[in-house]
Amino acid sequence: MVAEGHSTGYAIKAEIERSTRLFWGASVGGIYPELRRLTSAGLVAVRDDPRGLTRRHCYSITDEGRAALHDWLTDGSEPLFEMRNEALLRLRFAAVLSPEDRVALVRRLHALHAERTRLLEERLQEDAFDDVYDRMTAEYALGFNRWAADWATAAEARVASD
Amino acid sequence: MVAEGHSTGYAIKAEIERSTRLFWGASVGGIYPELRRLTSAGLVAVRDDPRGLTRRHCYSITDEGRAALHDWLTDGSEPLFEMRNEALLRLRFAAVLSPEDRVALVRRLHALHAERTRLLEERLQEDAFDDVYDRMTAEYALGFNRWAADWATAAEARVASD
DNA sequence: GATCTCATGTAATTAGTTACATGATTCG
DNA sequence: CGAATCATGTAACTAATTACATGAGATC
Repeated sequence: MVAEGHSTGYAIKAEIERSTRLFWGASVGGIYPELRRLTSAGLVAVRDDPRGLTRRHCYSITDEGRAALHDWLTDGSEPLFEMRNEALLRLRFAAVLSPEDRVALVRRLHALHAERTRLLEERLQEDAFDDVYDRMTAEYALGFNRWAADWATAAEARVASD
Repeated sequence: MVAEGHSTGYAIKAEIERSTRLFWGASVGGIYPELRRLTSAGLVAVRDDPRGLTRRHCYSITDEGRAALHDWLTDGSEPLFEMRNEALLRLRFAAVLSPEDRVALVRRLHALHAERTRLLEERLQEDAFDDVYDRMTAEYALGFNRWAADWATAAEARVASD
């Protein structure tokens, strides 16, 4: 993100919320220490760039940093994939519930993905998306949430007929 | 899982790998301390049940534990949903890559989901699935991985035509 | 007799969140 | 002048993984 021109910790946090949150989140408490780690590793450079009396660290990528970014993007290692889906975990144990409670469980799963679908549709219509890959990953997120909402609709019918 | 009759830490770990890993994982290092926490909270009970000289703790759920399970399954709180998808995060930054490297990125995303699809198809054909909801969540995982593999196939064509 | 599975645990480490704390600038 | 936004940071905590360590029972 520094390579793209998001030059402050604050800006990076905002960009994560706007762009990658649904498939890779991070919180402020981790970003500032990480920028300092990257600095001491020589992958980014800092410059003090206060706005009036407000201190402000302006980060930019170094040649080494660009090389490291490229290495990460092209290395052959298995990319990490993890999902933590509490609604589905609950469904896994739904056998102990009454039919009504089971349906409620699936409805909540549906509501979650329907809401995210709505938000993403909005964003994809509004935004200009100067970056093709930013748009593409947003479309992935939309596609996934649509699929999951549909799955929940079908599951509701199955769960109700018990 | 204790409520279902998985009575040792070892058995619980095996059941997680078999059943919930793709949407909720856990590792041994966390399971044994958690069982002790649940015991001291009165939600499960332990009994020593050695096999020969091998010590063995046999856990069973208590009435309190059953009540807590029911509360968790029916409470109105927003269920946690988190995804950590490194392949997609890489794609998000694919603008700095050559067309060939971009295609390679999408192919790896495809390979990941295609492999998981294969594994799940196998499991769903073999297994008897005495629990309806265990099967249902496995079908969710299969459906998602199929969808993601298809998405990657479509994305590959888009990325290649640059 | 070797290897695999069953079985339990700890220690060290890593990752990450949440809450707190501060304060200037900008805009209406 | 008040509220929202920009901006940085720390401390405490929670969660979780990985690696290490051990050893018996079962199977081939």
